[in-house]
Amino acid sequence: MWEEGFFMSSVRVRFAPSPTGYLHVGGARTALFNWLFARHHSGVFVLRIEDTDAARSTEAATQVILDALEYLGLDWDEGPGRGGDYGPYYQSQRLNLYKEYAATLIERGRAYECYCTPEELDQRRQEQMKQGRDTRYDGRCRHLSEEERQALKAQGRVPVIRFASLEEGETLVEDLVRGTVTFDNITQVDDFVIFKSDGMPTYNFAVVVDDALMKITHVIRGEDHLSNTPKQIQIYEALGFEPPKFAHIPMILGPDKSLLSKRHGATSVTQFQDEGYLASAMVNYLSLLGWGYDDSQTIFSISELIEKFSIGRVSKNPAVFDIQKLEWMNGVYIRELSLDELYEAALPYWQKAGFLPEEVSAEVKEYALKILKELQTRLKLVADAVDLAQYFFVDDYPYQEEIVQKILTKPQTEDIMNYVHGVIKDAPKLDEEYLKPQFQVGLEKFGIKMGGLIQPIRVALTGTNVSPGIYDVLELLGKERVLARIERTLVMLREKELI
RNA sequence: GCCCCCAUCGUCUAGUGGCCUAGGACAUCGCCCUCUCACGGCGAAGGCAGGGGUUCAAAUCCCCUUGGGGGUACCA
Repeated sequence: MWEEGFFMSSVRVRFAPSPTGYLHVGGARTALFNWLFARHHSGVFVLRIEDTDAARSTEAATQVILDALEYLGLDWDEGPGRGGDYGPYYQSQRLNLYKEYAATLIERGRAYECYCTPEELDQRRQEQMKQGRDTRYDGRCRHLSEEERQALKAQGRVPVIRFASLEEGETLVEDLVRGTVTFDNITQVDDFVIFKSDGMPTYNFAVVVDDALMKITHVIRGEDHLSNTPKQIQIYEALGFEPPKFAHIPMILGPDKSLLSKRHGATSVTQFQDEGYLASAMVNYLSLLGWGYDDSQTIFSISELIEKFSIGRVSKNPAVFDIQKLEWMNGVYIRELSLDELYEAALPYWQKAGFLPEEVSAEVKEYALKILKELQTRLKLVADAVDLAQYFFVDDYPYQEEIVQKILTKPQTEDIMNYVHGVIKDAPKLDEEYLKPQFQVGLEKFGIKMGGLIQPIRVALTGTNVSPGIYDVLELLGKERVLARIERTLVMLREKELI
């Protein structure tokens, strides 16, 4: 019915965030869908900043959003820092345009000044609600005479400008994901405000002027905008613009099915970035929120996403944000990284933790790479590399109390430690090939299984009972540190009178 | 209050009238691998919200109910 192929190469979409200081994952998902749609159709992806709320909008707040988009790899073709033929791309710099089109509307009798105060409006609204009617502006300022206007103005009232909406019929929204949605003009589209008394345009008006002037062909946005769409369509028509195609994508919910918000935990892209989520995983996960390809694939590369994405496959129902699945997916992408890539990702975390210096020598990097090789299958977040690798970098690693109690308090502990200490001391090299047979000799001597020997050693060397394979740990640590750690552990155990 | 949207395993989804005794993924549970934890492999449990129609045949189409979400601003 709606063949996307028809719009090949002429597609223009946009993402229009307001600079709130952070990019919500819902916004990121909207940006992603727009971006994928543009790239799929070899179209143009426009970034427009909706900063009409001067109080909230700062340059820094805008930069955070640009940074988040760059982290995700969602590059824009027109917009801040990139220019384009349809600028400016900041709404705050387009005020004259909005005024111009509002004036046009007034000339055509499709907009008028309204002197009702917010208090009066609110009171009437309450009354309507009480009576079980639709809440809408009653149109009382629509046909004011010049004298009446002057009289109202004389009272000190500052007018807003309202749109003179259609007073009959229906407005149809042809939505690419929902089909035709019908709104009754009389009850659903009232004479809404297009210019506030502070001289700024409202969202519903500015968005139409901008999208029309920027030649946007497809408006892909959250479902929360569906109800406002008939208002916007009426403005398009009153201004003589052809409305774009609309696609309202489902909302993103928290585990309790309410709109995903800060109280559900991390919702800002920057936060996920800081916690060590890979952009590839974020993008892949976000792509699956409200979109699916077939009955089996969940892992998609960026190029596959671009190739396979289509609005027709966007689902209609809201999606719950599942952090566990995101974590799993991040692990998948971490495992796909080359060791060098993983190193680049982990380096800042290790530097911040004080494990590595600003300048890393080739030798130390070699060591770090070996550690990463062992850690790779164990990481969910890159940030996990700090906790999981601590004992590889510091010698005064902490001992986990309960683990020590559980594993190092057996009667043979001291003998086992001494035995291993001896083996290590005499070992020509610390690899499995040499050590395993030596350990096996000990097993017979103590009448235990391999785990009975390895676990105490693991706790002694790492302070925990979780680590990569023991021979890898031994080899990485090297003879000197291994011996010192066994001695250190023995001292600790004696001090605490555990042996 | 009024209007709009939505409804398949706990979660994301495949399914567009017969291919469905409903498929996959995450999570959960069990087994295998094994020196711990991961990774990996195998397997299990788990769903068409309810009720009416239409049809030879419905998860798929229609209606109602229920549930969830959104909108209803001089926010965006």
